[in-house]
Amino acid sequence: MDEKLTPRQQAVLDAIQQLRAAKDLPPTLREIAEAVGLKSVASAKYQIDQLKAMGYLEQRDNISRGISLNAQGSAAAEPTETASNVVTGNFKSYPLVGKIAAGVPLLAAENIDDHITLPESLVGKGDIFLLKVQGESMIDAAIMDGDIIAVRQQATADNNDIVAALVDDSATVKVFKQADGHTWLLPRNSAFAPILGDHAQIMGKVTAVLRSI
Amino acid sequence: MDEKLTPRQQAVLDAIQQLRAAKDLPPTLREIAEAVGLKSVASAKYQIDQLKAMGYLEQRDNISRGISLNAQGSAAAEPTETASNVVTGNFKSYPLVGKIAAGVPLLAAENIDDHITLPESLVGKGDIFLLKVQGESMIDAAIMDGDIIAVRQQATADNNDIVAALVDDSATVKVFKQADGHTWLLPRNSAFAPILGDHAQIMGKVTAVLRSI
DNA sequence: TCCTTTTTCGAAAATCTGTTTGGAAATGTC
DNA sequence: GACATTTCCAAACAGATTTTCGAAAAAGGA
Repeated sequence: MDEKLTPRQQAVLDAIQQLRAAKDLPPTLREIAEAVGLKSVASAKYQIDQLKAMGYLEQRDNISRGISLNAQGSAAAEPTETASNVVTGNFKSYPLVGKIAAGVPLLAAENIDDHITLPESLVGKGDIFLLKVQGESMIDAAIMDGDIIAVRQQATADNNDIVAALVDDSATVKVFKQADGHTWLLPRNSAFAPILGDHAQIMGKVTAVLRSI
Repeated sequence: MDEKLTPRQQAVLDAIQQLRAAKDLPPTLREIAEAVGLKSVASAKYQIDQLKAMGYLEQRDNISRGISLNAQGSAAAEPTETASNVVTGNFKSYPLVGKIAAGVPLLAAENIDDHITLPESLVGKGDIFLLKVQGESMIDAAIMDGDIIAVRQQATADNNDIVAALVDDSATVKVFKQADGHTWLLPRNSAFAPILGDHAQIMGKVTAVLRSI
C-alpha cells in the first residue's frame, strides 16, 4: 500500500472536513461524490474504502453519515488486524433504575433515576438496564457495594448465573440456583444466608459490572 | 403549550445529548426511541415534534440524523435535577494497553491493542489508559482476572491507592503502601505475597473497573 | 502494444431513516 | 360515565444512504 496520498484522496479528505464543518454533520457518500466531482456514489465509496484501509478515517457499517476522520492521519497507525473493534461499536443509552416502586413496571419513569450511555459491546445485547448495587453480599463474586451492574432482562436464568431479582419489592443481586424443585438465590459472601427464591421475580441476568473509584 | 418539560421530554433531550456525545453523531429517531424506552419510532417523532414546537431543538427535513439541540434550550444542557450526574459528561476514546514492550513508552503504538470510548465521568479526568487485568491477586478488592481497569497516569500514589505498576517489564495491579522508607505493592489475596516496589515504576492509579460477563 | 492495476461508472440490492396513518391506551375534565 | 386531550403503538410507506456487482475507462509498466 502506497504511503502517499493521491490528489483525489487528499480532495476527499478535504471535502469531508469541509462538509463536516459546514453542516456540523459528517457527509454522506453522495455529498462527498458531488463535492469532489465523482459521478457515482460507488466511486466515493471506493475512495473511502482506500482511506479507511490506510487508517485516515473510519466508517461505521451501514450507518448513515458514519464517516469520521482519524485525528492523526498517520498511516503508521495501521489498523491492527488482531484488535477487536470495540471503537466503532454501537452506543446506547441505558436506564439506571433506582428505588423500585412496588407494583409498578420496572422501567416506569418513576423508577428511573438516570440514563448512562455505554458501548453495547460492554453490556451485551438485549433489553438492558442498570442497577446500583447495595450491600456486600456478592463480594466474593467481585461485586462491591456501590457498583453499577448491567442487567439483561429475562424471566428466568441458568444455574450459577448472577441475577438481579425482586424479593419483597426490593432488588437484590444473587447467584441463581435451582434444586429440589426450589429456586435459591445464593449470596457470595459467607456472612450471608441463601434466600429461598420461589416467590422472587427474576429481573434479569447480570452482564457487566462497572465501578468508579 | 406548557413551558415545563415533562419527564419524558427531559429524557428525550438528555438522550439526544448523550447519544450525540457518545458517537459524535446526532441520533436517529429509532436510537432515541430505544434509549428512552419508547417502542415505536412514531412515538419518538411525536416527542421530537413537541420539542421542536417548543424550540428546544431543530430538525432538518428528510435528512438522516438531522436533529440538533438548540443552544437556547439551556434546559437541555442541564441534566435533570433529580438525576445523579453520571450522564452528561464527555466521552473520550481511551487506549487499551496490551502487552508492554520493554523499553518502549507506555502509549507507543506497539503497546496499544485497541481503543474504547467511555464516558469520562466513569473513568475520571486526566491521562487515562485501560489495562486488562491478569491474575487473581486483587480478588479481595473485587478485581478479577479479565477485568478492564482504567488507570490515571501518575508517577506516585497515596497509601492504600490501587495502582498499576511496572515490575520487571510486566504490568501488575496492587495496593500502594509506603513504610519504613520502602515502597510496597500489596496484593489483595491472601495466597499472594507483597512485592517490594522500590524499583517498580508506578504507572498510575486505578480509577475504574469494568467487567463483561 | 500488451498486460496489469487502479479508478470510475451505473444500476440494483440491502439497509437505514424519516414520515404518515389509523387506531389504541392512558390521562384528565366535566 | 362521557368526552376531549395527550401519549403511545404497529405497520406501511417513501426517501435517504450504504453496499454490492460487473463492466468500462484510465493509468502505468514491461
